Amino acid sequence: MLNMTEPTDTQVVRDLIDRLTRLNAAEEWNGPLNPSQFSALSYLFRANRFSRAPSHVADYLATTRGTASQTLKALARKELISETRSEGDKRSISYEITPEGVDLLGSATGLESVIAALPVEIRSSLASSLKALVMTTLHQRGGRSFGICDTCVHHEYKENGGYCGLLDVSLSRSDATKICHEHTGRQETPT
Amino acid sequence: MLNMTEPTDTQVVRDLIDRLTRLNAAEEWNGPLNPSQFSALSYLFRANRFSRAPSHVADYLATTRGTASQTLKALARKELISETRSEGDKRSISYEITPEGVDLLGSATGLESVIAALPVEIRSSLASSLKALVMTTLHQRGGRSFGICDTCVHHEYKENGGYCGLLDVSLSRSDATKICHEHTGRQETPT
DNA sequence: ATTAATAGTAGCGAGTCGAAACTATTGCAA
DNA sequence: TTGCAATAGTTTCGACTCGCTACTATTAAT
Repeated sequence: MLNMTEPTDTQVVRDLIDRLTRLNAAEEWNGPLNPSQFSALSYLFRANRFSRAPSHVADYLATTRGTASQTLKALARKELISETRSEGDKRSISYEITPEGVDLLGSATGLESVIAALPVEIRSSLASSLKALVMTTLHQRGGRSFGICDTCVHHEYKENGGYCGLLDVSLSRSDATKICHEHTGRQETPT
Repeated sequence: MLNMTEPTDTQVVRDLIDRLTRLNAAEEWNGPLNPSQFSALSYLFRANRFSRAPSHVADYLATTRGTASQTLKALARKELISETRSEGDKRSISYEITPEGVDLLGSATGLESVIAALPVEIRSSLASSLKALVMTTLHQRGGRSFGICDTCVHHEYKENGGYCGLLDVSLSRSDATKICHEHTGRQETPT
């Protein structure tokens, strides 16, 4: 039911998120990458070596494998990522971000500088509210959380790094501090 | 400067906004309208009669007149909005949302229900934080705020509605409670 | 009466979007 | 072991967005 005269806080928040996104997207469009390419590149930078396949990117970006494939090919054409065929399963592919790709991510976006200008406590409360929003949405559509590897139920700290009990492999510090598509949160039902 | 091991709150907030948007967009894509069309339709519903031209939509959505024109034509083809040539300035056009368009907006989106599920105080703090983010971004790129008509410096309350000192016209209650492209906030420099 | 500004549109090329059809592998079971 | 199903990734399609440039019509300014 739409209220004509007094928009609810819910609608206001919805509209603000929408508008903020459009403003940010408009800024990204007059950079070297479009918003999708930028998101994919950023994900690849933050994902560990088990999580850089087209299907993982598709899952994270909430799109299809077909679309993700296109976006990744475009990034590869621009030499920002490179394709590596897996030696185990010959069907799968892993993308690696190139130094050029890392450089491109280095410069802070406009949105980042605006967020950085917020007071610390506002920023951290914003982070937790948005996290709740993302988690609930994810739960509704049955998507994976894609959390940081070493906060996962399957992760164990070892002498020289970590170990993943699910994939049964040792983890470098670099992989353990990055996003993993298999991530499962620790306290699942805190309530 | 990118920190490899510990992402800052700023980056976290940036990524969460990005992800939330992608999740929401993915949901909108398997509805009858794509995200841009949905945003344009929603704007048209909330804008007063002085603010429904293609150029206003373009400005609000942070895109170009060309793109906005295309989006509006697509909505008109679907009979969700109707085009009215102005009798004054023969160059300008005003779009009006049809009953079918209003119906379509009536059903709450997934994002809206997730926001609605948040505790009240979180929701209102989220509204004010996001508002600050939007306002700062808008200020940086020199865009208009597009606020509600009767909160504008040019608005005066009258017996049977309102009056706009800038355009020198009487305002119905309906127009005065909607978004205006000429909106100028009251306390401009509160600091 | 020119000239300049403004409102809106058309067309271009790159790219996204979902969907469906299509390889090439890999896994499983009879 | 043969046969089939599941999986990983790609390609193509049509509709659309995006910035951009070029264009028409109208209105304003000199």
